[in-house]
Amino acid sequence: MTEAVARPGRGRRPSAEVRRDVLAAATELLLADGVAAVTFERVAQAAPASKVTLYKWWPTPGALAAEAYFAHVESGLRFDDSGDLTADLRAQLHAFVATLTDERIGPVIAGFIGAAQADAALAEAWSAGYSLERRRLAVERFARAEEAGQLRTGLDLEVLVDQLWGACYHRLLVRDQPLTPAFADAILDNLLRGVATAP
Amino acid sequence: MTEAVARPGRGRRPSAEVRRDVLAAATELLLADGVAAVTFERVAQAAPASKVTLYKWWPTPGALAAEAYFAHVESGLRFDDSGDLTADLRAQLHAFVATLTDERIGPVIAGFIGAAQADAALAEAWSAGYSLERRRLAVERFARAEEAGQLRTGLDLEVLVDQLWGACYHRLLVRDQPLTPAFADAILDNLLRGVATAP
DNA sequence: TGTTTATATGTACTAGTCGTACATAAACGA
DNA sequence: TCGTTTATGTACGACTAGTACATATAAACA
Repeated sequence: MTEAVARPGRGRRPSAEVRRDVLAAATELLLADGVAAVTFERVAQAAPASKVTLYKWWPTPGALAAEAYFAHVESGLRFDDSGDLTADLRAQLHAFVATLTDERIGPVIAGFIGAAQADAALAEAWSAGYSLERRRLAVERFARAEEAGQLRTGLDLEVLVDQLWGACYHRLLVRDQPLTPAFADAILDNLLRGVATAP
Repeated sequence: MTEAVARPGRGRRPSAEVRRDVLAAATELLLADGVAAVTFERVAQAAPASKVTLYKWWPTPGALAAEAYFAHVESGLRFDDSGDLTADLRAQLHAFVATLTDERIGPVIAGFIGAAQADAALAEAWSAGYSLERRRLAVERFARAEEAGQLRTGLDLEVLVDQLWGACYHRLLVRDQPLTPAFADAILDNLLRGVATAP
């Protein structure tokens, strides 16, 4: 795609048009070759756009890649509440594992979190555009479960997110053990019921 | 440090000497400026050693950085068994949180896991030289607890590692929530006792 | 409608890095 | 002692992050 319509060349192009072309080119590079492939050089060449323009709009290639990704996946974010906490969490975690193990999307997400360790602008973009919102939805669901008496009171609900979704991220990022639906079931069962024998 | 003793120049140096100098230079760069600072160019200049030599011994700068790090920290790996599972885990997790939040070491570990997402040789080195061994020690401690009747039977003990240490890594890598000793206590209590109300 | 301003553009740099090729010289092993 | 191994210096080419400068045009304003 990215048909580079022959243009006169020099001078100003409509901002919206440039933005659209740049994000499209970045998305293509991202999905084809991963986060590392999204460089200002390559995006500028593919868009086509001037490298100087990219530097003005995005602080780092990582931040551009993140915005392109968010615009591409376009949310569809849902956390259903059927009243059955276990079933709802199970559905969410299975969908999450399916996403992380998708051979197209999994490496992209791992790449983002990885690159964010050396790119503060990307880390900020990832939190603002991805992780914080997902965390919020989960915590809200936990809060309703707490009100319904399905969770112990006095828990820090944020912590539960790290023990479920965080555990999945761990298997994604450090690949010592497989990330499977069975793993999702196990972490859920462990956390809800506890693993210690009654004292 | 890294006194570059004036040498005749060209020709072969003793392998052990070169290795030592290279690892020392890599360690210095690593601790001073992070994983990203460990490039073959800079290490070769600081060691001093030839870039070609580095390429022969290490597949990527990340793999060199990992070996330098392992040689530097030199283990001291312990997982005490006092018979009290909760106390032992609490001690381990508090020490782990202290390590991850250490302003010198935390960024290094995050940098390694981050860089490993784009460097298969580093990922392999990290598993072989760091994460697998720690995982094994934890699982062994869990197995003894299971034998002692402190854990439910039939658990996948590997999963527990992800719900405890993995949860900490999650807070290290995606900094949406603080990583504190209180967090360590919370994940431990949640997992051992369970968070659901009795059915 | 005409003018100004904001901004995208092409070109051309500097500096750093990866990865490799080639010939040479010193350490190592037999 | 002598041949082999291996580290060395030098020099490439390709890619990337950033930046400087002059120029042309879209967008906004009079």
